[in-house]
Amino acid sequence: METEVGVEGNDEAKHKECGIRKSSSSLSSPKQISDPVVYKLVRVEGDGRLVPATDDELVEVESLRIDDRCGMHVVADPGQTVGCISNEGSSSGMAQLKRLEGWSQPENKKVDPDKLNGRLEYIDEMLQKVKEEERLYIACGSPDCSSAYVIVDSQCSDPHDKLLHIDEKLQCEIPLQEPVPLLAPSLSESHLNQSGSVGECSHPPDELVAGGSPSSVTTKPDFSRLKGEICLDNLSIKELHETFKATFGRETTVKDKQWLKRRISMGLTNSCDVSTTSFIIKDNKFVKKGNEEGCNGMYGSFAKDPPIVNQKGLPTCHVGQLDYHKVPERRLENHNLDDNSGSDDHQKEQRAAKRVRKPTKRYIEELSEVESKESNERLLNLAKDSGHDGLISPKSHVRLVRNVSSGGRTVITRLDSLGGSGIQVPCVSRVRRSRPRKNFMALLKFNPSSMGMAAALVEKALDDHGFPPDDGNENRVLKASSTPEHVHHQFVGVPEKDKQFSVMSAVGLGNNTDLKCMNSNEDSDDNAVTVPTSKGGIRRKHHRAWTLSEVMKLVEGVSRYGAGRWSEIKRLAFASYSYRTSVDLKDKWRNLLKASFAQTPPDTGMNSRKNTGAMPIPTPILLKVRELAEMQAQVPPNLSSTKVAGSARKIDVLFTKKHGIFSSAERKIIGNFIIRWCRWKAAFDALACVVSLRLLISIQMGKGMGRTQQAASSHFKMSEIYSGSL
DNA sequence: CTTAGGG
DNA sequence: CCCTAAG
Repeated sequence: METEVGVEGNDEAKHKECGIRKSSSSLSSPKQISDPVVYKLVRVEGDGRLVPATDDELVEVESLRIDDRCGMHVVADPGQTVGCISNEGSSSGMAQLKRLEGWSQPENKKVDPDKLNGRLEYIDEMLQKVKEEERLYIACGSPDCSSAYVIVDSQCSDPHDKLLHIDEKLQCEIPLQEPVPLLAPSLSESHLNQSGSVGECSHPPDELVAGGSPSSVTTKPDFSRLKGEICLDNLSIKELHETFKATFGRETTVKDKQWLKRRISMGLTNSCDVSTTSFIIKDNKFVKKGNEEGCNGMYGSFAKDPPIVNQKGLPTCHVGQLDYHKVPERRLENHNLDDNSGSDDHQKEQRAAKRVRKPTKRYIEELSEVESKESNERLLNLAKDSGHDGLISPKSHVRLVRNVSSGGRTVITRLDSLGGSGIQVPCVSRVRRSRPRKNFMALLKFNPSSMGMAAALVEKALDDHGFPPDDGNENRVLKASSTPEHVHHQFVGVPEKDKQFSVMSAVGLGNNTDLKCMNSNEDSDDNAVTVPTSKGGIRRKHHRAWTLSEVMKLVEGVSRYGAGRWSEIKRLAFASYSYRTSVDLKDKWRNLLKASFAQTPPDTGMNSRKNTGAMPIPTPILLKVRELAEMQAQVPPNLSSTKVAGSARKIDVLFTKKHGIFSSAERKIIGNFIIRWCRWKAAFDALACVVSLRLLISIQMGKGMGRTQQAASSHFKMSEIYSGSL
């Protein structure tokens, strides 16, 4: 039989419609080969007309059937793998065409090399165009056009215009003309059929043959063997695997024949639910096997499956036009249930096939981050309108499904149409990430506009009367407020941005280090600056600059109660600073220690640098800190060591040849001295030890003391020596 | 809970 | 400032 790919076709009328000049097949080589594929080379005239590209209009190719065994797969899933088609098709297509050159030359001896080269160039160009077209199709999201039209387009001067033109044609053509070889799935089916070597299937409609896709060009579509039926039933597991791969572009390990058939069917019908394990393509329509009703038959068969509902609205025969996104979630869910009998692998495959994946934690968080504001507002609305059936703005595309409080976190799951799957995407509402806000009223102080009038008044009264601003402050305010809920709502309603803003201004104001001012600002723990943590998370930093008076209080507290008694100092000296925890005091003291010991050279480096940011700590205070620290023997170990090391280094420098202050002769003397001194010191230490031990022994033995012993006893309390406390 | 210490 | 181990 003869299969022509390209513009040659049996259905002349159709090709005329497509604006393709029909060329006579009589120009085929007289030498009829068993299975020739005839290429007709055309070029595009300025007016878009197609004319023979070369004098020798066609090239015959024999036995391109190799490709059957080469495993050229045509991928059916239009949205996903058209690019794949073009790649495979084109590259190996070129290979084919080049082989074709070598092959055809002996056949067409008259062809001169130049012409042949030119032709090949043209083919190359054509293939490029095909690629381009396919990209276009992908971009346009119109996978419902057949490759046949693609290749036709590729021969047009302006691909895009032509594309549209043909698309239009296609649309009006479909209802008029039953045999439309335009369904991408059908084409791929053909390939599937051939690669699956299902020769048993019935005869292909001629119209199908007319279609030439880039892949057809290269894979030698053996349409003759396509009988117009897709008989997945007849395929072996291996073949089904092949088919699966061709359909979805990936491998599968599933051994379940039923499942494979179902998956393939679904893939070929654009992920529609196909419960049939066998269907046929009859007159280029999907028809359930044994059903001659055409499209209706197919849809009818689908309709037998309870979950399927929306097929009837689709343009008949336009299987490829099924819109993923319009597919009701219900159906997909149901499908899931249907196939639950399968293995884990099945589920995996299913999920992948639907291209739906459970969102990652990070995705959820980021999504929530973006929508948190929105969600909070919506939540508020929900709460407010809870009596009115929770009216949600119709604009809202997210449907809150439930709202669970788990571990202090508000977890909202929303129904998101993620790939139309109806998967519930948890939406973490980040109400508060760090420790619970101790006093949200403080916030209101910085945001008078959002503070209830009553609260404001109470606040002012409290301030004016000099109430000690202690921990109970906010409670009083709340109690005094006649409408606490109202206040609360207003607080929650403050958008995060505003909060931040007010906080910022508050920080600016609070920089004035007056203690009274601090007191009035106290309890605002919302000097919140988010800082990235090493783990990539974000935490809120409750930073509050230490004021001088606080530092002084701390120093005083340490001197009075001792370092380490932080809770005591907190309780007694910082009773009015609710925002300073004992840990804060401890941390601050640690910093003070560091500063005090680091400040050996005053007025340099450290100090000036400190001026830029926080308030510089006056030297007297630092001296006091140092004094206290030395008194309490708390020299920061790391600091002391580094300090000693630094000093040693400085001293070393004095002895160096280059920067030192000694001549080489002096250095020699010094060196000798140091060596001797060290020896001497060691000797002295040993002697002292001996003397001490001697003394101890004589005392212990109650013997009379010599002169050394007497001298020693005048310096030491014998009881102490004896008791070992020295 | 408090303290100490690392980060 | 945050976190956590240890008492």
